[in-house]
Amino acid sequence: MARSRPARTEEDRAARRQAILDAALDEFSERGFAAARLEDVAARARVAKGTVYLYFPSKHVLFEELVRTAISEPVQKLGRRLLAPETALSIEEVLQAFYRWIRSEILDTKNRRIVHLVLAEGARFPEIAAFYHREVISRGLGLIREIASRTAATGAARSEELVRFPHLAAAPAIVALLWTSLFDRHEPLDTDGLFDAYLALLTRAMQPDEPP
Amino acid sequence: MARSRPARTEEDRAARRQAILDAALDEFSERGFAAARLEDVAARARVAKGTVYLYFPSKHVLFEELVRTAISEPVQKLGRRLLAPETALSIEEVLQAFYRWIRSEILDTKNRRIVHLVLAEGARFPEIAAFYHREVISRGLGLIREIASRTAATGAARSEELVRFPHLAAAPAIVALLWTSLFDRHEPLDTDGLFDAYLALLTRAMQPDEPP
Amino acid sequence: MARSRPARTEEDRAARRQAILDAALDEFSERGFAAARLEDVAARARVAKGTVYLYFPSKHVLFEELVRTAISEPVQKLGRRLLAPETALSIEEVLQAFYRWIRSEILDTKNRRIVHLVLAEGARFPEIAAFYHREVISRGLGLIREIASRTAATGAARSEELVRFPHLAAAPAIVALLWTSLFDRHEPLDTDGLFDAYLALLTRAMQPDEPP
Amino acid sequence: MARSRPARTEEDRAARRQAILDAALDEFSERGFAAARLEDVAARARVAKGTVYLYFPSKHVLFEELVRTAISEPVQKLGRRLLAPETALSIEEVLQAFYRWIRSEILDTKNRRIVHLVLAEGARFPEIAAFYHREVISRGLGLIREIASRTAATGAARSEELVRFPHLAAAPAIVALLWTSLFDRHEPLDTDGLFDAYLALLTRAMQPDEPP
DNA sequence: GATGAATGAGCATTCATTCAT
DNA sequence: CATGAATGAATGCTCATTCAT
Repeated sequence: MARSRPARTEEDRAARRQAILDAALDEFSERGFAAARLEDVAARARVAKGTVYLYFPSKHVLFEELVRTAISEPVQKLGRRLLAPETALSIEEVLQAFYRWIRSEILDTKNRRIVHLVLAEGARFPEIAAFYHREVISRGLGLIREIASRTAATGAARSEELVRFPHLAAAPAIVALLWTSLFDRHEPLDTDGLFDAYLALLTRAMQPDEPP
Repeated sequence: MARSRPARTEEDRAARRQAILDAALDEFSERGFAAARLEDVAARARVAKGTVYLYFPSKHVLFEELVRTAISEPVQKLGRRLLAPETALSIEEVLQAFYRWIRSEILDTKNRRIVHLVLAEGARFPEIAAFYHREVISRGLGLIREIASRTAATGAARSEELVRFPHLAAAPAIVALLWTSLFDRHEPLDTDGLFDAYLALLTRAMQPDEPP
Repeated sequence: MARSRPARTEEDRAARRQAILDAALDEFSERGFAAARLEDVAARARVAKGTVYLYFPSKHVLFEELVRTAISEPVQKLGRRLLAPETALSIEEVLQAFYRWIRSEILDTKNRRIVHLVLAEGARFPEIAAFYHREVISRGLGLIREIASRTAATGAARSEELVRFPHLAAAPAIVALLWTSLFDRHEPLDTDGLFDAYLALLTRAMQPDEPP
Repeated sequence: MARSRPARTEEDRAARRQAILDAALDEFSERGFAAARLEDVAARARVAKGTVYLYFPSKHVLFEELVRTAISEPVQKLGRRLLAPETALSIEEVLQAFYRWIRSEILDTKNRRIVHLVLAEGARFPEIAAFYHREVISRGLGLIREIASRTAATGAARSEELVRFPHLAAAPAIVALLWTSLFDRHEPLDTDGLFDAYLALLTRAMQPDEPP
């Protein structure tokens, strides 16, 4: 096989590193961590097996880096968008934006497979689970809780359950993600419909008590 | 090592088979399918490696039998309970019973790990996914939809979203299950509180429109 | 499975022993010694795996007994027939009888597979090879040599080569046997034609020099 | 263990491949296909177990390659020698050359063990048997038949039996080969004497009828 | 840096042999 | 005696990792 051009610049190295991460995502999500073969990762990234070890010290670390780096950026973007001080969105609007973001940044991208990997393998990768809890979950739930809290304070909506369990806002997203991976071939799921229906339920549920 | 007493009767065989399945559940859920070692399964079941093969022809089949048999029975029990004709439960009562069942039959038992295995490995075991969709998911969603449908018909509650997406009833259960496996050590989840909060939301959301 | 009737009489035991030997021949000649499974031998003999060990102490010994016992009897019969003092056969007649015997007692019976087993596995079973050399080969070659010798002495035929190399009389039989096992499906061999042709050659070759 | 120098060039690879084939021949002919251990092959070739799999995808294929490649070349050489148009050899001379070739290229080399492997295991390797029939046997018999045919046509010798059954020319070679493997330790065989005796017989048998 | 040949620990599976029933 | 469940050593094959080129 042709020998790849040595990656002399920082940019070259970053590009090659990314190629390996991309390939790794494909292989890990197709086969799972244990069954994925580093040789296949290398082949998919168009590098030699040994080259992978120039960028990642082990299969384990490669996996960790993969799930660690892929999600951080989208989550930060979301935070900036939803918490921007100038935006005075209602909680329904926030949730709608949240589901739209889930759809466009997670479900419809390779990030869906990253999240699925975390759900599937996280229990065996304590650092991954910790990282996800800290960087993604905590942060995401915090966002929801923050909005729900503000809303409840103004009396604009009965969002007290979401304050205590912001997880509930994420629940349909989890369902959509898992369904897509597991059952879509047997019974396709209308993800948007699901989100809309859930939003409709929440909206009615959060209706403030009518004034006398 | 001491030789196990030969399992001559049908009962003995069933017991040993079950011991192997139990051990397999432990190993598979601790390590995942690919990384689990049949030798460890055997050791945990207190039999020799070769004995496992007297009961299951391969690791693959052992895994499939494991997830296939463990869940069927509880699901059927649930169906009988919820659809018993004499019971005229409101949808809120049904959901409450459902969450209680989830709690006692899934979350608090080894079945939790079985379901997690399905979520984690199902994508690589098409037959498992198909089986689960057919025997567990379809059936479960059918139950919910049936109740929601009856309820909507009587006008007793606005359950039309649950008719279209009974998945939503299961969503918090999925969240609770995954959370338990992944993040409980970092931030314990009050599962009952979660279910209660969700029920409260649903109850308000399904409030029928007040008559004029 | 039904438990076989215990073999109480000597006859019973002999019959069961023979059933196992028959089954062993089938399995060993289909798969070779190493690849043959004792479990299959037992199944074919309609006994349990453990029963085989009541009759033969190991797979090795079973194989040795098999090839040891099967051939002895036919060879002794042949000897009695060919060397019967009253028969004053010419060497051509003896050879013809020999090939007929080869045909009917070896090539057309299960003995063919025994001999093939010896040819194939003998090198790894020194005792088998020794036994065969002593009981079958030596004896057979001795017979031929004896006849050839007598014949040469009378001047009835130029059989001196067969005296020194009685192996040559057996050569076409070996060829026929191997061909049947290996190449018959690709190009069937007319065994009788082969023997006849060889006999014709030998007959002409042994023609005594014409008297002046 | 010392790591073998990586075989980067085509030549290096061919050499290592050959080392493995040589080791495989040793192991297979000592133990038979089923009982030979790939680990021993590797050790004998001074490589690690895994290395064997870089050159041959399975034990089966290793065996097939072994018997496939070893014989072809000598057979082709023989064909070129015997059928060279300029050589106008008598059939006796051809047979003599043939036996000399058998001796120097088969019986006295590792090829003897290859042929014995084919005779022993061929029945379980249909492709091997087919290959041998096609490339070696058919071709060899064709050569003999061709010469015998030419000879018969000129009336120079009565070789009609060899035309119909060229197998007969090969018979003593088969006998010599098997004897060497099985019985030589008990009763050494004078292979050259055997061939000479056979040639003497054939020569007399093929004597053309004396003209009146 | 990049390569990919070499390594050998690791694991699923088989099967001769044992022995409790 | 007969059985066949149980055993565990043995072996083909894989693949993460190393390192000579």
